[in-house]
Amino acid sequence: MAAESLPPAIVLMGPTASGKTDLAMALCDVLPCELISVDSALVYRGLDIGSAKPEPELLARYPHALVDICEPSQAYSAAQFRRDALSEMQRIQQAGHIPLLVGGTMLYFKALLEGLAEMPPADPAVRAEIAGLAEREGWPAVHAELQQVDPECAAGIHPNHSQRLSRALEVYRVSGVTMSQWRARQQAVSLPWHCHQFAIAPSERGELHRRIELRLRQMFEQGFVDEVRGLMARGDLHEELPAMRAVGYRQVWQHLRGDMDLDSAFERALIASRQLAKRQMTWLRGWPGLQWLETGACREDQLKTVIGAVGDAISS
RNA sequence: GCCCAGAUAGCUCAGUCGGUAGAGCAGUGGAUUGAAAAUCCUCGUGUCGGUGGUUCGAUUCCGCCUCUGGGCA
Repeated sequence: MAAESLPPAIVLMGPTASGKTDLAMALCDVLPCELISVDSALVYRGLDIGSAKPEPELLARYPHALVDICEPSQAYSAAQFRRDALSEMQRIQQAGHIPLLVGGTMLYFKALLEGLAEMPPADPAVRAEIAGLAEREGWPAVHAELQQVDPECAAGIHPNHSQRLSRALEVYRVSGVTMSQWRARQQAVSLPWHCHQFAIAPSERGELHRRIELRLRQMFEQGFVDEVRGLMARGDLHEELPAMRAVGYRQVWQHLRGDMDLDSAFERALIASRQLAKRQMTWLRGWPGLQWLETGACREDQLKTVIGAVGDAISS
């Protein structure tokens, strides 16, 4: 089936603080779209101010699928995202609307668009075992063990790369099948949508840095520290959880625990945000098939660009 | 005003028993298959505060000057 004959979907990616949510909501005013959030922090309930989640009034007016769907005490995942997003896309299409996927978690976009190999899910007990081995003997020892069972996979992972080593060894220990073998069985997927892909960012890095700082300052003024204090007081969260490792949450948590003063936490959170944006830009620079939009450019022109790409599919 | 301690990478500092210097952080580029706002890798020439002196050679030793801390008046 040729891509052109498939129903349209819009994909809008961008680094943090690039203005992608505002643009997505503006698109909803001019196209029959429904929003799906592609964001590994917005999925968590209770992460509001620091995750730059749109205000409740905005969420009511522009409903976002995949926001507030997971407790911060749980771990969400790329594979879960793919299942959830596909189901939302179908629902939206059946309603006669266009799915508009917007966010900054590039691994989620990649998992959705290209698929993931079938593999066993995370196993906390096995992860703990591997972490113990790493603590006793170091990550290179974990790498050496992976080398024994799955040399092909080990060759592609740096001996210090804790997370990817852990996952690769975990997959083998849980299933008895190596990650390389799982991946070899993976088949190419193509979604039953024609995804028009856009990226938005300022043309100058310095401008993005200024936007990031301004927004972080606003978060602190709006009570971000109290939000984290509340999360801490729940008692069921700890700093190793994915939700509490999110940019800003980690640093404020450390401040509340007494590790640093408030100014330092702000500074460290600012640095972490910039570094996040840099990594997001690295994904986007090499991303095939993107149409670029500029943060701060004329909103009318941005909308025209998107409508121009998607318009034919709508009118027919 | 006097005494002491500093002045080296964007920041915090190490160091050179005299042969023009290197860490951490920041920043940059990259990787990315159930944690991804995560995790990991790459990249370091800077009038070594200024100016005289000693020396084959001074960022290093000595003098003076400037500035910054701290102390004494």
